[in-house]
Amino acid sequence: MNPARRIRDEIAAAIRSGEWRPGDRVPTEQELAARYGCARATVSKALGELAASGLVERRRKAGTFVAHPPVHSAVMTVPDLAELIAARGEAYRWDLLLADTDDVGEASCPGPALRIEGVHMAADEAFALERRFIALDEVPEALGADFAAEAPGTWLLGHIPWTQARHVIRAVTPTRKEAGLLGAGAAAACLELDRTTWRAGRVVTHVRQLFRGDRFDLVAEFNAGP
Amino acid sequence: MNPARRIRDEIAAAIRSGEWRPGDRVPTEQELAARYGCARATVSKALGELAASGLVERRRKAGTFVAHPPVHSAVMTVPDLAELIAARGEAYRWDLLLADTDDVGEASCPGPALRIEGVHMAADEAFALERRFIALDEVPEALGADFAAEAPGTWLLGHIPWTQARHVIRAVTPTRKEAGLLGAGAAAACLELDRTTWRAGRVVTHVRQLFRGDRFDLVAEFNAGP
DNA sequence: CCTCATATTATGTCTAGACATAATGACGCA
DNA sequence: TGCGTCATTATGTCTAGACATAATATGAGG
Repeated sequence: MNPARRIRDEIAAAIRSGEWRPGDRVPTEQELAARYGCARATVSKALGELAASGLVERRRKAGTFVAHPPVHSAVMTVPDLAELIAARGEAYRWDLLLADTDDVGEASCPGPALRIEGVHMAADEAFALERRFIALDEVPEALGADFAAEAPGTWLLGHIPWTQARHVIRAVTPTRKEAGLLGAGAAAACLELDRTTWRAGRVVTHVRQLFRGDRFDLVAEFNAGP
Repeated sequence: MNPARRIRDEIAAAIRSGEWRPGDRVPTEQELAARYGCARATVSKALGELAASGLVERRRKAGTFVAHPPVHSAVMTVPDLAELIAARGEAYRWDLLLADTDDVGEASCPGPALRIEGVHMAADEAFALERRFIALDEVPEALGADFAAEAPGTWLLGHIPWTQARHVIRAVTPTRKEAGLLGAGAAAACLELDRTTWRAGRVVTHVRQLFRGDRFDLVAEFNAGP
């Protein structure tokens, strides 16, 4: 086993097991180098990785300490709906309801935009409603895309490189129209997912998705360390 | 500026701006070392950090490539309710409804457990319902804690070191009893947050929190890179 | 044309040493 | 006692070189 990996994993295990508690002092690089019989740079790399993953905190002169866990954070994965539905073994379909560039005055997506509305279908039943704005200044190719054939999210995935995003999740009661589109049992509670996507500080797209509460839930996980 | 940091930041900027697209080849360590006038180890460290943050992908012999963005992932922060309510400028209070160790047969939290139910209050109105199980094998000190004075989540934060967690978020319609506890406007839609927490592979606690949909939403952000 | 062995190559890891930097604690002075 | 200064110390960063490793590309043989 690599010395660096071994040091990293042994310290991570000691922290995760609770043996070393938040605030505890980690031995100095010199001590660890002597203990493991390797160069200080190797220890430094191992501790650097632990620090990058948030498990320890390093302060010059003071030393290295077991970090205090983040209050509560977790990595949420928002799956591509086509994949999610396919993974359930149901047939996926995207039904376009509306696509225009007129009258699109959306605060969350300034400038000329394309508005698209449609329904994600699973096994011929509505799974989610979607209303999306695409900034035409950022993605002019969107005008040439066929959003009747392909859901705009799927299309964008292949056309937009690295972006930043902000998701807001809330529970809402659907309007009568929304309830009608989502199907009979939808009157109850729906999960609303609002996602705004930026590239280089400018909004690329904004999407609001509405899910039937009884058919969809989001999962987020937190696993500390490397 | 540090050479390593500079290389890292310049490459990250090129990727985030879209100049270098997913799949593009990044120059070899040797080329970058020559270009920046530094040792290969320095370039290697910079690229290693970019790889750790997911922005590039490295393959032996093949080289380094701009990574394909994750389908959709984001870091969700679940704030401590006491802090969240205080940040809104409202008075926070925890009302304990029930705490017992009998009849606690919860699949998500096997073994002897402590069951706690209560309400998080903001400005004398119900903000969230909470039902929690604490595994007594893992946290025996919980028996000695005063959960009338302090919310169990807050107490646990100070007593449990590093853990893993899994959150499930869904929209639900509250039962009549729940709607009554949450207040008048609650009949509509509620956000349910189910969190299971492990340490060293064993469940430490399981909590279900129910929020009024019109009063609470979750935020998750994704920012690629270092 | 296909398959398998081999050479090449880019990353992965490590060393020993050097100098930089920042924070701490001790010391001396008022 | 209080305060400023300075030496100490642990981390931060870098270098030049070495060897390991794995995956690709190449070429030989079938």
